[in-house]
Amino acid sequence: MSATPHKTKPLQSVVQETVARCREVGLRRTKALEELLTTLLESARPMTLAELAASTRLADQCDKATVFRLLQRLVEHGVVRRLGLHERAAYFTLLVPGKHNDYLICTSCGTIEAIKAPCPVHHLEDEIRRKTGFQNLYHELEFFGVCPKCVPA
Amino acid sequence: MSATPHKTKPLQSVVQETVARCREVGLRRTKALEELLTTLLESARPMTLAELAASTRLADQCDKATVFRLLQRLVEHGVVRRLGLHERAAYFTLLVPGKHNDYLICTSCGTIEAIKAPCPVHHLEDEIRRKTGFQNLYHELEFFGVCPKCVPA
DNA sequence: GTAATTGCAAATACTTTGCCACGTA
DNA sequence: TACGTGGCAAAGTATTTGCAATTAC
Repeated sequence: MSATPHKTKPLQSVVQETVARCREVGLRRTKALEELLTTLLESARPMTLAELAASTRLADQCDKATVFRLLQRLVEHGVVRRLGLHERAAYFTLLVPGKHNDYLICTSCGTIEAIKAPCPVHHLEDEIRRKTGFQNLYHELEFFGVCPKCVPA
Repeated sequence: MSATPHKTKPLQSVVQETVARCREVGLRRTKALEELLTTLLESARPMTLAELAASTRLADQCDKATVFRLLQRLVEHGVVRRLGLHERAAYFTLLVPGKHNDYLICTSCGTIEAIKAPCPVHHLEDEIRRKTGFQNLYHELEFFGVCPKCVPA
């Protein structure tokens, strides 16, 4: 339709699609919602509540409590996922249909990067779903270690 | 040597082996150390600091801060691993050489159980180690879902 | 004897809630 | 107008630390 790069959908269109998903489950279209979704989508990695609340798009936009409650609603409706990632603070990531990420985390400097390799867990996940009867099954896979930069010479 | 069940090593001997490992890295043999290791070993699943401090073996034995610092030292020396497991509180599990566990967790009732199936991630882990140069690499794999008991009829 | 370990109390860190004002539908 | 949202401030929960007393080696 338009001059979009052929590999990636333009950011704004994904944001609007996601807003639409939110509207369908009964959430209202607010400035804070759009900014939050955009911020999450722009980020290559999961972010903490503190990071989100302090980010450019949200800092003057709204209170930390607002971001918290917004995230809460989004998690509840399956638009955002809350991750552990070993830190004291929780991390949040946008669930874009068809996109799945596992992470590689440096236990020394805390850097988080998404792993590109295909996730080898889906088969086991199907098996568990079948054998245990768990519903809404999903997994979280993280690799921890000390990255080259942090390894002492 | 003695009348040990042939499948599983007797608990006390594993505890003593672990205490020995601790001694080697410079930790002192204290009552709290032995009780903590025994408690972790007896538990089929990871435990939180609060659970550990309140457990039968430790409740009257020592302060929560002591358990905390003990766990801290054990993690530092690779005897215990700290896990995220999606809750607000951190979970701890004893690292017994040759034993590895992934977990299946009910997001509704919080039940945690170890998965028996062989972990399908080791190959990817080796690949990451090779390609990225990360040191001390390990992974954490958890499945989340709603267990049959918690699924509304 | 000396350094590691412990208890108790106090300080942090991050999350969560109450209550009333406000904006979207 | 009505109900979902937002701001501000206060309360909660889990973790972490200071310091003097104790214990293992």
